[in-house]
Amino acid sequence: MTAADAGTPRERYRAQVRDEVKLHAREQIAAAGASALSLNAIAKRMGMSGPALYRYFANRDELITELVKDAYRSLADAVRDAPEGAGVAEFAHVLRAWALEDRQRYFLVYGTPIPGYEAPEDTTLIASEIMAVLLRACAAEPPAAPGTAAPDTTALDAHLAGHRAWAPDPAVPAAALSRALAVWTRLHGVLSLELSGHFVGMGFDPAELFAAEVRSLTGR
Amino acid sequence: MTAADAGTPRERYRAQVRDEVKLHAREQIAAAGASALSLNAIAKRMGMSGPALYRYFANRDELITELVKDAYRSLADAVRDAPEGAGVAEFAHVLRAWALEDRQRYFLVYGTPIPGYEAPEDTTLIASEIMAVLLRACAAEPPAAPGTAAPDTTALDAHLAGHRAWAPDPAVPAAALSRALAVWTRLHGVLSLELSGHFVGMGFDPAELFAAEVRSLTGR
DNA sequence: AAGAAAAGTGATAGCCTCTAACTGAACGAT
DNA sequence: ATCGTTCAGTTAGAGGCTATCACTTTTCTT
Repeated sequence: MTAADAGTPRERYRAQVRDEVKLHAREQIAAAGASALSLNAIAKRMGMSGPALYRYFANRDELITELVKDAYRSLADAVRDAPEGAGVAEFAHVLRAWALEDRQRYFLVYGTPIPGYEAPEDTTLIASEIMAVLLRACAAEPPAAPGTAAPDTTALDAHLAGHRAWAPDPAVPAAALSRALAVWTRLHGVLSLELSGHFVGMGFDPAELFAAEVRSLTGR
Repeated sequence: MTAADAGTPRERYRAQVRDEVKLHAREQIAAAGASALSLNAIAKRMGMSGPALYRYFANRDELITELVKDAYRSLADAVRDAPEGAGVAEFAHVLRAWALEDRQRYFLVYGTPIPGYEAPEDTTLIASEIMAVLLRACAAEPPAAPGTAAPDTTALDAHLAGHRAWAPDPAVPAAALSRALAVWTRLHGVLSLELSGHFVGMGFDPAELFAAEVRSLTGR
């Protein structure tokens, strides 16, 4: 489960320690945010001295990057493991469940970026994997419900038709692209504000708002 | 402009220094994010020793809180200064312009929160001021364009009708509430992902996506 | 001009990241 | 079985940070 079973005993031990470090890191991040993560504190909690951890992670940034990658991976797994042929509604449900399970993990992926920090290739690859799942869900579903009219995305569709570096597969129609972007941005909009606590004093149930947004995206 | 003109000379001097500190703080945040803000570095850049700044700000958190409050205030001013009777489209335009002007300022308001940090009363007051402007824009505008059908929000409206602690004015119809929430969350969804750089490798123009979202919100 | 209030200082405690030099244990090859 | 290498872990320490304290200097008030 924790990827600590491969090769020589030394490698296994190494992987085990790395996993334990990440475990404590996740706890620390959940408690006080990513900016409060301290290698020193983790080392002490593991019963070893600070510099020892530098055998396992080159620096603090590498540990955080690792956690970001894990978070991405975890989200990609979650949306990919949805039942075959699942649609936008299922995607939304899985996303929300994943986000609520650990809000700091969500922010690791979609939170405020640090200026100058460039996401490594790996994470952008996983990101496009997530996007691929969403695109598949959008393409497989009726582009709009019969009764209700879909929002007019023809102008956007035209633009996307010529700027689809992120979805080069010509089998995916342009309408699916704009739909995927709408799903992504709208769900993120509601989720992000909910997880940030911006709805706290307002009195309504964020789940209702999310559900309404999903309905509007799936054409009721 | 910088609120450094009131009362005794001492108070003026004090306000001036505080403003200068905040100026450097904003620069530092823009360069490396809020988590990299250092009172020490600011002091040195101002030609004084570290502890001197503690005469002006109780601690680092108070400085950041002040910057957050300023950011909120600035956004509230921006949306309030829109021409009288401005609608959702103007609101969206002002919001995007404000966000692009200084992305870190946007994240100060809508970015990843620090667990345990509670926004002071002031900021929530300003937040509701912003919301009031948005509500006014939503209420003043035709609830939906004639041709296109609006998304079905009746279920959400029913919920909001009973949970509108954030908009107790009965003159504002429930439909305006759900519309305001949609505007807020959807614009934030697009803007936040754009500012975070999540669209970077994708090849399309975020402005087009934003414009499409605004069209969909204003019923074309 | 004398006294009070406030601004600024250096010293210091206690965190942190990260490097460097060193010790000790496990491992592979002879 | 032993030797030499490799790797985990240690302490020491440089340099950064927040924040407090005691102290000096400046400035305002009376």
